[in-house]
This record gives sequence, structure tokens and C-alpha cells, in this order.
Amino acid sequence: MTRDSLPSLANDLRIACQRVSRRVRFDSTHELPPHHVAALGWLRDVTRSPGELAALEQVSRPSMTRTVNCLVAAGYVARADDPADGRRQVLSLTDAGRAVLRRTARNRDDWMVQRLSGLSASELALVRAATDLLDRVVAP
Amino acid sequence: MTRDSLPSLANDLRIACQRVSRRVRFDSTHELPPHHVAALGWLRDVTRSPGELAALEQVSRPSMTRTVNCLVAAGYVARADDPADGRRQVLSLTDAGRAVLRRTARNRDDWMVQRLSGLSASELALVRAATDLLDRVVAP
DNA sequence: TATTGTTATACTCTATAACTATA
DNA sequence: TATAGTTATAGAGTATAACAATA
Repeated sequence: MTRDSLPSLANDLRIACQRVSRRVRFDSTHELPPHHVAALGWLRDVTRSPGELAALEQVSRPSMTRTVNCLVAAGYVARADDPADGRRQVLSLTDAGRAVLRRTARNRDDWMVQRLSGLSASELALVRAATDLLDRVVAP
Repeated sequence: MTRDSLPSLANDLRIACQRVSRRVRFDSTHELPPHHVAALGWLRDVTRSPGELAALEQVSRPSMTRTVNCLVAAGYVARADDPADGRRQVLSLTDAGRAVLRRTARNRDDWMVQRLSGLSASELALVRAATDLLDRVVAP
């Protein structure tokens, strides 16, 4: 592994990761469209405003308004006025939202578990180490 | 690494891969929309019909017709009748298509190269091995 | 005057159904 | 009759511009 092969490694790694993402997306449930899942994910641990979600997902505020409307209508997200700032809204996950998020994650992982189950113990250890490393490398 | 931790590994690996995909998508150029790049990618080494591309990308044939029309109009893809089957078309990359694909890949990988450059030689070797393994695991 | 969120409007990508040409 | 590709049409997601309410 030399410095020179960095671009090649970067390319291969990107393709492998995109392939995983793609397959996971295709094979998981169609209960919710991907961008709805993404928006819900940002609300897993904290409350956020629609504007914050738009920034995090890098979409326009009108687009996020539409997405949030769907999620509120579906009962996955609760919307409240911010007592500290009359312009702002505070979005939070409902129990139903938490449940659908859990369901989606589980279905997504089923496919991956199936794929990984064919590996040997040493291969699994390798993937484990690489995953941790990758996590550190791409951390924001 | 025990069997029991497989679901946890699957989850972590999925998240890491999705994070990479996400960052790459945001940071890459907007010269071509993602699904155009994807379609071009399937033509990198072989010729294929529109129907094959639709199946590979898991979109409807009419959608792929539209995409192919754009790529042909842009000069990235050449379209010819299949001499062996009058219903079929044969699509292939043009030089311009190959160039735009190369350009896109380079821009996408810049970010990744930068991130990976902070790793040690042994860490890079680990990522290399895991990438190859992942490729095999997720292969269609 | 700046910011948060919404409404109005248009464009792109997608799908299903119906059509044409070929096998 | 079945298949490859197109056309017609509609639905969903996105963006920009203009607006309302609040800071």
C-alpha cells in the first residue's frame, strides 16, 4: 500500500460504499421514501426546526416544508411553536415515528446481515476494524 | 468477533457506507445528475441496451428512455440498431462520455483522497483489504 | 432590516398504460 | 403471442421568487 495508490483506493472504496448504500436502499422496505427516513433520522435524539432539517439535508426550505407536512400528516412528527421565537417551529419524533424508524433500520440491516453471514470469523474481524476506521475517517 | 454481534456490525457498516455516499454526493460536481453518471458507468466496459440499463438501475424502461435520450443528445452515448435484433438498440460510450465519467470520478474522489491521506500505511492496507472484501460481499 | 416558514409556479425524474415495430 | 422501445399522462420531489409574521 503506497501513497501512489491512494486515488485508486479512494475510488474503489467509494464505489463499494455506494454499492452498499444502493443495495440497502433497494432491498429495504418501501414503507417510507428515503428522504423521509433521512429527515426522521435527524430527529432521533433531538428536536429541530424545519430550517435546520433543510440545512442538514441540503435541500431548500420549501422542499423541507413539504416533507415535514407529509411526516406530520402521517403522524410521525409532532410540530409545535417555539415559545422563545415566534417564527420558529420545533419538530420532534412521535412514538409512531420512532417505531417506523426502528422498523426501517431493522429491515435495512436484515439484508446486510445475510450478506455478512457468509464470511469467516477473521473476515468479519477485518470488516469490523475497517468499519471503525471508516467511521473515524469520514466523521464530520 | 462473534456471530452475535453480526447485526451490530451490519448496522455500523451500513451507516458508515451511507455516510460516505452522502458526503461524496454532496461534494461532487454537478456536471451531471447522479442517475446520468450511474447509467454511463454501466457502459464503461461493455455495450448494453436501454432495457438492460433500466434493469440494472432498477427504473422503468420509459424512465431509462428519457435518460438515454439526454445522454445521446449531450453526446456522451452513441445509439445504434442491433443488427441481430431489429427491436434492440446498442448503446456505447463516446469519447466525450468517457471523459465526463473520468472527470466526475476524479472530483468525487478528491474528498476521499484527502480523508484517507491522514491514515498510516497499515491502516490503508486494512481499508484496502476491507474494500475488496466488501466488493465481493455485495456483488450482485 | 434580517430571518423563519409558507405559497405560487415550474422543472425534472419517476411510474403505468397504451402504442409501434420486430421476433 | 411476446418483447424492445416510445409516447402520453400523471404524481412526487425539488427549486426559485414572492409573501407573511416575527425578531
